[in-house]
Amino acid sequence: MIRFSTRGEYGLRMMMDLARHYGAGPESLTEIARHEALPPAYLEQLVGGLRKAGLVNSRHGAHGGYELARPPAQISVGEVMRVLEGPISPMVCATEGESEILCERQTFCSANVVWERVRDSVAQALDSLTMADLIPPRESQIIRRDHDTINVQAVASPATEGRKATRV
Amino acid sequence: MIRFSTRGEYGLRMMMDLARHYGAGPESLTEIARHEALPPAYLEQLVGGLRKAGLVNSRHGAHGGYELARPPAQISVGEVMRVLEGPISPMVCATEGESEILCERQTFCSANVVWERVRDSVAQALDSLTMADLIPPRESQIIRRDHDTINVQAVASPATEGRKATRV
DNA sequence: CTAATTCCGAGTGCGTTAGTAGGATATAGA
DNA sequence: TCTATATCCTACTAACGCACTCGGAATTAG
Repeated sequence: MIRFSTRGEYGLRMMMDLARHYGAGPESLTEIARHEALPPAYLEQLVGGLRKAGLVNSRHGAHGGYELARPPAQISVGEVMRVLEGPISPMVCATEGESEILCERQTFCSANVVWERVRDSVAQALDSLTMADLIPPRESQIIRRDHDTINVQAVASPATEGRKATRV
Repeated sequence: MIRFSTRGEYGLRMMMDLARHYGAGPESLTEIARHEALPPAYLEQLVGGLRKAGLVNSRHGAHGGYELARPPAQISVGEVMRVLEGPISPMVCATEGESEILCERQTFCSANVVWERVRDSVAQALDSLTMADLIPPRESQIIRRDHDTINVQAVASPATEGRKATRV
């Protein structure tokens, strides 16, 4: 129940790839698609929306490609997901940003509080993460411990907990 | 994005109707459907699952119908929604109760923490509400204020906030 | 006996999802 | 200038899931 579509998944993974590549010039769709093993033509569709939303910049022609418009720490996951999947809306009558009454029962329908709660907690979950939280910090890729090389994901997870407030 | 289907909506509204009727004997599907303005034949499908899950009891034949198997305060919204819509799973690779690896990227895919966060916060939102929180308390229906009769929904909303801890 | 019910499985139309296909435009490097 | 590599844009489509409906069997109160 209550599942994201592949738009959100693929799109977020694409953004993560761009975040890892941030600062190193534009990255082409072909590269991204190969890194993430995703259909390039489909990603093209998704990246169009991200560009229009001002989350990525593009460069035409040979050696062109895409790059994040802002540093990873200044792009929240919520922002990305809203562009890819639209407003958070566990039920039509509880859509983010919509004030219109769509159902004549809405005013007295107590089920509404359920959808609103879910909506707000999903929003909270997504808005409290930035792209930077999702990618392994640069340093960690060369850090070693006494017994073994640290694997990237082991470092990344705690980082998502101990993050500071976003100031976008 | 991330929307519940009508199964969840209709099913929950049906349960709410049963909760309001709790203690007054079985209620037939025809009645429920009329109260909530929902297609009876579709509700039939949904109530089947709720019965198998032990959330409602049924009585065959004339003057038969359905009733909650437990008092409203002892049925959480999460329990109801999981029966109607399946396990909470914003993404296949982050399904409640599933430990199986479905994607070879799962172990190192940092997008996973996003889906898990969303999953857990949805679960929290649903599990912290009981059916009793969704229906206006009995007393309120006869309470009057100095200027006017209190309407039921006005009483119901604050009640959902000031609830005590569930002990299921 | 009859009317009102639950119970069960199969079937169906429609909208959304997850893509593909094709072509126009822009740019770096030879 | 030419070519290869890109973005950009719109249209198309196959498959799937959702939201139901339908028909009929079994059960029970009056």
